[in-house]
Amino acid sequence: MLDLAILGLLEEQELHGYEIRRQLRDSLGLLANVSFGSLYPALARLEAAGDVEAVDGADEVAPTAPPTGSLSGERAVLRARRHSRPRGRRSRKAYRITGQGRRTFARLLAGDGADDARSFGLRLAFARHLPPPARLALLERRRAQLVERLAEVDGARSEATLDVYARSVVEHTAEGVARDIHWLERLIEAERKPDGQRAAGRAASRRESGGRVAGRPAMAGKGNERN
Amino acid sequence: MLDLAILGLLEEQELHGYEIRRQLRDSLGLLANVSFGSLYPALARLEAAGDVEAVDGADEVAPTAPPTGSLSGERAVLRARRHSRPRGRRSRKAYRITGQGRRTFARLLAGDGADDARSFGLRLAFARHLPPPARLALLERRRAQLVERLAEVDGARSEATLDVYARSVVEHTAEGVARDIHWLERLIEAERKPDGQRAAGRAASRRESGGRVAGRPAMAGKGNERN
DNA sequence: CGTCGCTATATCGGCCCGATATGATGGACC
DNA sequence: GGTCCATCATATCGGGCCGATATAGCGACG
Repeated sequence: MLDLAILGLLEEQELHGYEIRRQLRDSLGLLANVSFGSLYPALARLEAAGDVEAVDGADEVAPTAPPTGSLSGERAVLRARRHSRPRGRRSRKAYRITGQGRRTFARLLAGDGADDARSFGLRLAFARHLPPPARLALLERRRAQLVERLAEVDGARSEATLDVYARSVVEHTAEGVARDIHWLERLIEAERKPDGQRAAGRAASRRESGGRVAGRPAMAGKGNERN
Repeated sequence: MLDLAILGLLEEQELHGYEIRRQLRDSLGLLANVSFGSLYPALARLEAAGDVEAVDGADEVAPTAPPTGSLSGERAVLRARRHSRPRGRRSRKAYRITGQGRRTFARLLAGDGADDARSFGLRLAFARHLPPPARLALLERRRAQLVERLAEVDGARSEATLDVYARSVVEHTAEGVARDIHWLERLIEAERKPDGQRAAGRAASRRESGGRVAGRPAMAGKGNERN
């Protein structure tokens, strides 16, 4: 699971461990808050397997530092002259993905394996690396799994005798799954109609203020699935 | 995390491992789908710690494992038990919670520790074993955690450049957290108004008659171990 | 008569996490 | 100017959970 995230980030640039964690936390947010206790072993694992290789580049550009060109820049230059290591706190180990690593990434991304919420979220977050049919398959596979699990629970839910608290937890969880299914179905529908912007589209998706999520008026509360 | 679930179920009746898993899956549903690979080690752990004890027999007061000292003797006992229970199955090992186990359960339930979604759901599902102030504290603690995490993410979300898929995942996850917060606030409100007030402190659990677990029915006074 | 399916317990390897240690650097405080 | 703290950065360790697998008893199906 971590392997997928790491390789996905390294697909675009070489990074060191600390920065991988930062990007995962900042951009993927709540989905992937990875701990160092799993990150560094995962990197060592991937390196041993030949999916990534360490590059001793202390000179790669810091990805989140926009060139403001002001005092900090000059100070950085001075520090570089003195210590011959720009922005380097401690010795960093940057990693680069290998050819084999790219194949591993593709395999993990399309993997048929069981996906929990985390794994699926990660796969979908990297879905731009998938060919469109595989994207659709990923979405529909996940939807089928959720539908099945929800059906199982709905069967048992009617006969169980639970107190207020347990019932609230169960209901809330089930509603969450139903909401996930709804979300997946919207994604599937959007995926089926070719919209013009896709493939490389990082420039196309920038200005998308028409917002599907932020200010949605009312969510068609048709299904009152409380039994 | 599993310890809480196991002790919570054993608070009401003695059960064997397979049945614990069944009840967890059927009643708690999507929240707690526990695997055997963690359940049986957890039971062994709890037994070694003295929080539960094994009762052999599962429906009668069969003397617990007479230490004859010879393996053949114990095998004979097993064979005899098999003959007395001709209905299918394999030899089962039922567990009963101990007094120390009840204290452990109370400690885990009110535990200040960090709670992820699973742990919190489990705690809330057993919230009837908590005194009302602790219930409220549990809800508000969780709510505060979610609010904080959502705020962190909302800050980083505005500046990140993500493609359509990653953005959709992040938005959906954030909405899920917002929905959880909403749910918690409804629960907090419901908890604050005393309304019917059917269960101030003691009569919260109604169990059907015939429970042999109630060996000592005279639970006079407040059995609430304060944390 | 084999084998499938269900109940039931148990172990193993692997992954992930939280806690902790270590080390280097720079800014804040006084 | 020295001390303390925060941040960046890598790494290890113990422990918990999971999926896969092994074992075992028994009823039912064909």
